[in-house]
Order: sequence, then structure tokens, then C-alpha cells
Amino acid sequence: MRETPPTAADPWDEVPGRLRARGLRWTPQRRTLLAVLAATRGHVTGAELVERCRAMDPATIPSTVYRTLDVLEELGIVRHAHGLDGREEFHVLPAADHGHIWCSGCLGTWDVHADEAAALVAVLAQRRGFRVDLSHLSVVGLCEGCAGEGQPGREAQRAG
Amino acid sequence: MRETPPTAADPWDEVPGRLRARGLRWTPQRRTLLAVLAATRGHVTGAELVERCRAMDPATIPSTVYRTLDVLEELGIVRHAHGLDGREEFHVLPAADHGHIWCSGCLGTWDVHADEAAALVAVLAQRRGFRVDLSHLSVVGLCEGCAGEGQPGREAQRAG
DNA sequence: GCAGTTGTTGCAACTTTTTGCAATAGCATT
DNA sequence: AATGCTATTGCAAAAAGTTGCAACAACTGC
Repeated sequence: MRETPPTAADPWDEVPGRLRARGLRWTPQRRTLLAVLAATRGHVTGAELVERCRAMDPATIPSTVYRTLDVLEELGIVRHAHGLDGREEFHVLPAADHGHIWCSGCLGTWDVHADEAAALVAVLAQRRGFRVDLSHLSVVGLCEGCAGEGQPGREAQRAG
Repeated sequence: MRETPPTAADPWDEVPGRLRARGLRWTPQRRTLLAVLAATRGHVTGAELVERCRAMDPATIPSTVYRTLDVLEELGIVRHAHGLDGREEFHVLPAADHGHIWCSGCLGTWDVHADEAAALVAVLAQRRGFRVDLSHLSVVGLCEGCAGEGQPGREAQRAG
């Protein structure tokens, strides 16, 4: 077998230690949520995470999940942005910092790479000293397909 | 007396007609909300609007307000974006299309002028054919003051 | 001015998330 | 292994919106 890399092969293995290092605790409920998150790709809403946790442990309490998500966000293990309807969309272990765009027509979503947002970030930094949280950036509008087929006017559709 | 301008001196006076032109109706409940909106500057949440309507008419029903806001948004009379916590923030009669920035430290908010977002809008249009809805754009991060005093790291604070 | 059409309202139930608080249970220490 | 400190949990209630549906009432046409 291989040697274990210095900083742990699986980043999830570091979580209990990082919690304890801050005086926080590693509980069964947190173990459940972490297991769910480890199996998650892309975006998930809080409600979806609650549901998935309940699938693993029917005794799951929503408020515990939401509070744990707050803790994990402080540790940088998850990040959240807001979907079309403003609902929180969680994002696991962000490899590269990026934002999101949402099409209000087809409800599709895509990543916005850092370089695409670089100009906005730079302008706000220079003109206002504002530091943009890129992972929280959600840009809403119409994707190519929806912009084409719909009226050339504006989009008024709302997410359901 | 003066001549009335072709397109009505007060834009609010046009609303009943624009509703009827679409086969929609001008009701007392809508009159109340419009009166509240006419007296509103800057941002308001849906809940605040419900409260203000209730001040004028205690019989106000929340769902009626929210549904009317949807209609008014389709007419372009209000627009909404999302605040720090994802809650809807309505914006009356947008003179110039603009976005918003929110400081997750002090909860302050400022307008983002179209030219500040121009580069982002242009990049997404060119690279993806995506049409950004600028009035829906909410950029979160730390303002100059909060970025300075806090740790140079990241912001983890959440709106209450 | 009356009647019909159908857009709106009021209501109740439900979803999603937050908050306060007492009871529970991690974890470091002894 | 027992103990204490206090972070977490579970629960219940509340806030903010949304949705389905039957009853109501604008507006159009006659």
C-alpha cells in the first residue's frame, strides 16, 4: 500500500480534528451530515441535505443540520450562495473559488470562473475598497437559449 | 393650469390603465400596495411591505401582497434582488438599472452602477451568450471598513 | 344598469429556516 | 474510569413565503 500523504488523503478525515482543535465537538449528528456532504456533488439546498440526512438517520432534526452547516461554513468545508429564489445553495469543498450564474428561463446553472469575474472584483476593490466574496456571487439572467427564444425584452419569470 | 404631458406626470397614475390593458384588475388591495410603494425609497423586503400595507389597511393578507408584487414586477414597476440572507429585497421604479453590493460585516448596502458591472456583463455575454439581469445582481463581500478591521481572512458572518 | 366572465381575494395548510431554552453528552483532565 | 465544563441537541414556536381552492368582485358587453 501507498504512504499516506502528510495532510491526509481524504480531506473529510481532517474534519473531526479541526473541530476539536477549535473546542468544537464531533457528534453522531455531524458525522451523518458529513457523510451526506461527502457523497454530494454540485449544489444542494439546506432542505435537500436535511432530507438526505433523514434518509441515513430518520431522527435527524432540521435545526441541527442548519446549525452544523453554519459551523462547517466557518471551517470552509462548505460555502453557500443563493439560488434563483434566494434559497441557500450549499457547495461542498470549493476547490477553486468561483461564482454561479442562473438562468431564470430554464432554471439552469453554471459556474463563473474567477477570471470572468475578475474585472468586477477589481473595479469594486479599486473604487470602493470592497472585497467580493466570489463563492457567494450569484448572477441571474437568461442563458443563450432562453434569451433567444423568449422575447428580446426582459425576463420576468420567477422560480417556483 | 398646465397641459398634462402625454405619458402622465405621475407614473403611478398609469398603473391602473396598464393593468386593465392586460386584462388585469385594479382592486382596493392593489391600491393599498401601490400607495405604500409610492411612499417607499430604496429597498424593502416583502415582509416590510406587508407590514406597511397592514398599517394602512389592517385587513391586508400577506399572500395578496406577495402575489401583487409578482404582478407589479412583470409590469416593471418593481424589481427584486436578494439580500444577504437571500430574502427578497424590492426596489421601486428603477430609474437606472443597477445592482447591489452587501457587506456581510456591517450589513451595509450600496448600489452598483451599470458601468461597474459592465465588464462582467460583457464577458458573460461574449463567452456564453448570457444576458445578465443587472437589477437582480447582489454582490456580497466586505466593505472597506469591515475588511480592514476584521481578520484578513474570510468572512463567515451570517445575517440574522 | 344588469349579467357573465374570469382575474383576485381570503383562508388555511404547508415549506423552509431561525431562535430560545432546558436537557444531554463530547472531550480534556484527573 | 469518573468528573466537570460547555458545546450541542431536541423540541416547540415563530417568521417568511408559497400554494390550492372556493367565494367574491372588477370589468366588458349588451
